[in-house]
Amino acid sequence: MRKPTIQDVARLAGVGVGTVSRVLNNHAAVKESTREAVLKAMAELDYTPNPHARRIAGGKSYTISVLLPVMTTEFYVRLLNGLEAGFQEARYDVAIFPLMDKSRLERYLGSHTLAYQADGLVMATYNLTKMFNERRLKLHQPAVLVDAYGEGVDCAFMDNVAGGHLAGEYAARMDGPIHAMWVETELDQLFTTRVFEDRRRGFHAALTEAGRTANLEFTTSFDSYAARTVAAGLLERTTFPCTVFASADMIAGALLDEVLSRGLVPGQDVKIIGFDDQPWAEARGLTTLHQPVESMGYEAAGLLLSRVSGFKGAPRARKFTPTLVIRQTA
Amino acid sequence: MRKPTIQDVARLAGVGVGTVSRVLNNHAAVKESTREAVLKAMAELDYTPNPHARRIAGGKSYTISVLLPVMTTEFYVRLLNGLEAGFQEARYDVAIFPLMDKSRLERYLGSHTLAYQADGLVMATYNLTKMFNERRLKLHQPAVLVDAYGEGVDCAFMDNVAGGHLAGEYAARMDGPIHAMWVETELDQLFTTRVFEDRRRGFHAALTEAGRTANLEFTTSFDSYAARTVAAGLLERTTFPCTVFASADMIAGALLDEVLSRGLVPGQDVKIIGFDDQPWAEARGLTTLHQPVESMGYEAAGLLLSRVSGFKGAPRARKFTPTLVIRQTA
DNA sequence: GGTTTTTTTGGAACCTGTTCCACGTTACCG
DNA sequence: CGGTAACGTGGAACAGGTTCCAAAAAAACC
Repeated sequence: MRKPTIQDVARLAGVGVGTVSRVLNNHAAVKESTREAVLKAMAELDYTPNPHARRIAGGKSYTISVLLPVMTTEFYVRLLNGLEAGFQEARYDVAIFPLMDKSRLERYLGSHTLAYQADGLVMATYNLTKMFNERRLKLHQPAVLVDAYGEGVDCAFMDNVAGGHLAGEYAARMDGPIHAMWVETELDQLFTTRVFEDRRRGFHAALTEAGRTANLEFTTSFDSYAARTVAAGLLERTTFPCTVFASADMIAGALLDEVLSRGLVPGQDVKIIGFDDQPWAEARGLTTLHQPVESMGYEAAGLLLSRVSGFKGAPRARKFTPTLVIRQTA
Repeated sequence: MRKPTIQDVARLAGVGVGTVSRVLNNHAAVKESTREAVLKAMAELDYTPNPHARRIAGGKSYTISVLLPVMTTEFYVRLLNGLEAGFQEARYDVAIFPLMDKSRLERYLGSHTLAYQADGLVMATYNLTKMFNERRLKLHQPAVLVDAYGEGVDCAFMDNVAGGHLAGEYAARMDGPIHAMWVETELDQLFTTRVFEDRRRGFHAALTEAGRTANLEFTTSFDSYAARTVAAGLLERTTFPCTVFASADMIAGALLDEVLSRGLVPGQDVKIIGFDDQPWAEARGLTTLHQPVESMGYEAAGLLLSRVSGFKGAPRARKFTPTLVIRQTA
């Protein structure tokens, strides 16, 4: 049995194919009663439109490429969910292109066949527009940066400075020394991200404004095992009570483990502030900064879609601010 | 100026559209002279076929979904290169679906709209066929496993047991104690991979066959920082000369760093055998096991393509064996 | 050279949506 | 109640390939 087509739907609903198409695309004016009849026919036939036919008839690919750094983080899952939600609403497909290293990027830039023929381009975390400029490759489709900032291009990003600042303000009100654990991003030199640098800047600024300074500061790689070792070192050297800003929840989690294993009381002996609000943060009572990641992705999708449909205005930058979620650890 | 179409090519080459299509698809009999004329016309017009038109006319999506665990490893870059090479030859597009965690998998399984409508499915590293069975979801397209083994489905995988065995054989011939550094894979419980377990099995088997046993065995997380700490512990406890099988090059690299920083001589005081043959392994003189990853990907693509075009035979399993590359460290 | 067979080729029909024009309806006006 | 504007709708034309059949060209055979 063949997949039902728009013709079948039209016949069953007793309307023309044009009308069915209009219903599919929420186009202009379709009388409510016919609209319903069409939808009913669709449901009855279990009709789903053929995306390829649409692409050829419309002369567009209705596809957006997403250049995504490969990292197994909650952050990217949420980001992708936000992006996909936005694009799906507009009936756009998302083609994910994982950027695993420089060679993958070269491949992307070189291939004129792949995702390259999308109607728009999302670049996550890394601002690769300079790459395009350097190689004198014109981006022949609109682009948007998400989780990154760049001049002359639409972008939606998290205000990590503000997030760090919130952490600093809160920490400054606590008794005892204030410490921090930072993350060393040992990424490819091509790929540099200022996320942690920004969090640090905001944090320090807030402390300074409050007339305080950070006591101990440690740096760890982005790995729970390594973080735990570093956390142990910190706990050896501090006095209690103390407050620690762990600049990512993963780090905060490792610190929390270490605190508990030493019989110390989190939120009392050691106050911990994380960053990210991972799904497990609530269960563990971690005070942390929640980032509206899905909203950021969704907004980025909106920005790009407006360009795709012809918007010509000046580049827009949308800033998203984390919020401090206070739980038991601080 | 419009993109050239197959019509334009046909006109310029002085042939019919059917002939151009036949040339595009390497179809049956086209006289060599006309073939060349058509190719020349294509080059002249800088013609590239519209993939969407093809999909709709052919009634197939000419797309393969690749379910890929998200890890920033050379291994996956190479695997993807192999897969893409195979599929591109057959003019199939590759849609990558990153499996970042369980929720992403759920999303994939749930969405009947996404990559789900591909002509075939590649599952890398994880055998998810059971997931499909459990949920009584029929896979309505052919599937192939790559870097994993499963009953009743085509697969292409690396023989990690054989690789470990090669390392063991070689180590057994060395003087002094034999040590090993294993990797703890702290993955989601859903995602279990037997790679390191297999390497260990093969290694132990070879030692036993040679009448030897492993002396010290350490486990580390998959992180260079952590590995370096563990390596230091190992070097504290061993006598020299010794031989260490580091079951991944990243671990071997950390060990090598530690060996050098202690003024020991690699390949003399400490013999090191890695696994993976990362791009930097040659420059650092690391003896290691080279895996034909690209070939594995390419072969997987071939297996799947044969199914897509109707092959009905019994499931095929293709095993790829690593080779020992002897350099200066052992 | 004529006939049969095989190879090669042209092109109409088709795949499934979108778009747009022209026509039919309805609503509102004086 | 006729006229006009606004609304809603049908359907032909079209997008750019593939496929298949009939016909042309070439090769093989007697």
